[in-house]
Amino acid sequence: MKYDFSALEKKWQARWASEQTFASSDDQEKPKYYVLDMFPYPSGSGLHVGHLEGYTATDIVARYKRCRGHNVLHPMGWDAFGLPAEQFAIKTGTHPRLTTEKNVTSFRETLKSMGFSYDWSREINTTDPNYFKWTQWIFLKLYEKGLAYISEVDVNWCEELKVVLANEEVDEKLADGYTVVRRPLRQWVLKITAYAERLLEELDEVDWPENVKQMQRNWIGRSEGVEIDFELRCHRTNLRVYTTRPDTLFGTTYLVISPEHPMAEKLAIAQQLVEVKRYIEQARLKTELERTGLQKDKTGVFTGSYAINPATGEALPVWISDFVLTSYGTGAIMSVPAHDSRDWEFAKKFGLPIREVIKSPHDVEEEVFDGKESLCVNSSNDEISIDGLDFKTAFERMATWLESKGKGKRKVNYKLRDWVFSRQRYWGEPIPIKHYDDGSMRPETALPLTLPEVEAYHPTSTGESPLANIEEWLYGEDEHGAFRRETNTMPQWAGSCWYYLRFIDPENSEALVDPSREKYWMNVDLYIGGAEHAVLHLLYSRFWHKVLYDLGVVSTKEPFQRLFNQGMILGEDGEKMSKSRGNVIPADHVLNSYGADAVRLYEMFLGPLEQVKPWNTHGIEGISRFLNKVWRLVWPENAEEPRVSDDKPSDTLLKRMHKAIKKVSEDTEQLKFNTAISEMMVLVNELTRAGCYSREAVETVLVLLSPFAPHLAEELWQTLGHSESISGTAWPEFDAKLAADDVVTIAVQVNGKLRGAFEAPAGCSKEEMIEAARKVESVAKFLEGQSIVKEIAVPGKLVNFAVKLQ
RNA sequence: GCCAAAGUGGCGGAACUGGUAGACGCGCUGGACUCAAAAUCCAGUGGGCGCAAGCUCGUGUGGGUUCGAGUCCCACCUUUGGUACCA
Repeated sequence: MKYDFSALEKKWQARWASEQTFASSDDQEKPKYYVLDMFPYPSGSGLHVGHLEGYTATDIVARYKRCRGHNVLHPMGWDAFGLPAEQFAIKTGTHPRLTTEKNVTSFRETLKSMGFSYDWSREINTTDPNYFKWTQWIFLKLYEKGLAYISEVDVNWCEELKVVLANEEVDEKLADGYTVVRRPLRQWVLKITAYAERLLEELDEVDWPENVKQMQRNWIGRSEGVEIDFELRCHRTNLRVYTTRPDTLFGTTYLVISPEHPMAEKLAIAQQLVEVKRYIEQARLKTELERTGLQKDKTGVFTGSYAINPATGEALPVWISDFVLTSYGTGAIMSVPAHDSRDWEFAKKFGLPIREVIKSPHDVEEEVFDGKESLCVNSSNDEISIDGLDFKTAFERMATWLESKGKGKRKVNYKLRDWVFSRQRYWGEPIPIKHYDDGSMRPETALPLTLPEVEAYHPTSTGESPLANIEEWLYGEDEHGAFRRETNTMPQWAGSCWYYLRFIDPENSEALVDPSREKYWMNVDLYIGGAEHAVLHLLYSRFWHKVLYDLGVVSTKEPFQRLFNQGMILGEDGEKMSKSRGNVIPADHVLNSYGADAVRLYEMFLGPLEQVKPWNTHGIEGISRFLNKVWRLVWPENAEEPRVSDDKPSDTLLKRMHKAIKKVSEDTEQLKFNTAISEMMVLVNELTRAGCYSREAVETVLVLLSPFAPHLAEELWQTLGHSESISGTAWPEFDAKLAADDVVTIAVQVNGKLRGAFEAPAGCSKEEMIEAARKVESVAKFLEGQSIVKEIAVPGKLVNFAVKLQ
């Protein structure tokens, strides 16, 4: 019998589907394991081999855990709202629902043909009203808690697309040739900043890659500083600045406020007013990119006003510059040019004084010194001196002094901003809010609030979504009076913020998730996906989860216990796969040529899961050969009947087998699939070479292999007479005694250079090793006539003689 | 600029807490089988010197610690990812 992968795959995929082999039970007696993929956006271009990497990894873990006796939850669904389907609708008039359905069908087929053991009965789709009913429900909870509010926000407005772009989308759109401008717009905003501290602190509780945690920490950007009030000359109000370096207050030589600062125009004295107005206007016209991007050259304008340095009593000029951000701190800063590179540049450009207050290794007129590991100088007045103090002490001393004088207050700031949550699009979850004629707002309680059918998908020219054109949908009346519906929809992130909860209880019409099921399944034990979601998706998701935790909907503080980022698979040219480069390896193509088992195995054999690595189509042939070898363990070349013997494997092979069980188990737990596969190859090579057809050995191979190459394993398992699926078989245990070597090779070095080796029993003592090592012929000649200074023996490893050269 | 990770044969990559560098696979070379090919099997495969035994060099570069360094420390170079005036 020949190994016919395509027939096998069809057969077993059909069997798994009809027998519901991988349906998770809600039997709460068994230990659970929840293993989740970042669910995909079903795009029109289909899946390529890169997409399958993470899915293969989770599937191996899911199958492995089932063999280990766990009740496994391994679901799949679709993050199906989103711009591409909407753009296609605008161009062609095709309803995004149809595009989405078509793409979902194609994605599902590809995933099924990979033999992934998803519980398809739990499939969800974020565009399904039964799903987004609960997305809307969560939004209303946020609204009730005051975590969703309306605000006029300066947004990135794309002229051509008539939509607001996220900051992270701007570059991409500009690269595509669109125009993006800043424009204030009425937006729904979620108060994620209220959770900044918890989002930061509770990172310590999860088992995530350190770099992802670090990225989130940077994104949240907590800083400790002081808000200091500077008295203004000729004005009754104070100017409040935020600084993390109160220790440099004595070195402050001027202040800068942002162009949008409420005091900006008021501070301009008559002679400066025209210039100030012009500067503010110019800043307004610049896009975010122009202001924060590569434009390093500092610009600014003097207001003509002065403020008093509370430490020195000096009058400091107040400037306006767009390098100061309105949305961070107080929108105003104290400039210490000697010890801040931006202030230094600005001071140099506009001829402002530079004063050293931190002992610097060089002249601060020539170069800025922004180190913290030096001591304060020139920093004293009648009341306080911080001269000679280090950063931490000086910080505390100044902060306390300022607070006691009522001139300042310690303050923690975050870079994290509130989350602009509305989009002017059709293809998203409608925001379930009604606006009444009297200006009040009320939630729509009849959920789901579904999308109406529309004729055209273009946004309105005013920037409202196409929903604003559908009068029947838009206007209504209830006991509170006539209302107009909110026309904004939610961003694509919304649906993916909580989908992992719905998999637990996808059909529930009474609740988002049943509490007892939630308690059993949460949290997600292993979450695998691309590193591109390290910040946004994972941060938004954690935010919603914490809100749900406060509401008592979920029982865990964090949603994802263990996170793992798979590395990208590059094209054969070593470049990122992309249509424009023409180096995309479509999944269906390799599936047809080599079969699901070979693709699965090869994806994992390529290298460590977390690493970026190029695809090489030739390499997969080695995997095909391996699978054929496994096949021939049961079906020798040209055999009509399978061959299997009930003899015990030889001692050598038995040892090999137990070593393999150990290595494959340990590597699988640690997601080191490449070395697990290599170990299986070693075992199969030895069995083949020895002509071993022992049932014990072959069945062990099949169970070890079953998470990786499930179709082949199932088929041969059946050939060997089993009627039950191999997926329910218990994972083999290794015998520690057999997995250990009883004869080891000891290397012998002289002065660290390898000179020979000998065989020794495993428990051999150091003295015996040294004795034996001396006698090794190739070693003896190097010891001849030399004086041995030191003898080192590492049990089971090596002996090293340190000799003095004569 | 800053933060993080990584540099090992022709290629993808192995190497436990410092202990025989190159497992496994691709590719390549030679051989067996065959009319021939495919498939399969066997042997070899880091560089240099040597008929050979063997010697010697070798894990980005330069130093260091150690009996012993791919692994630890210092400096540098390169690549990738993240971030970008956050005071």
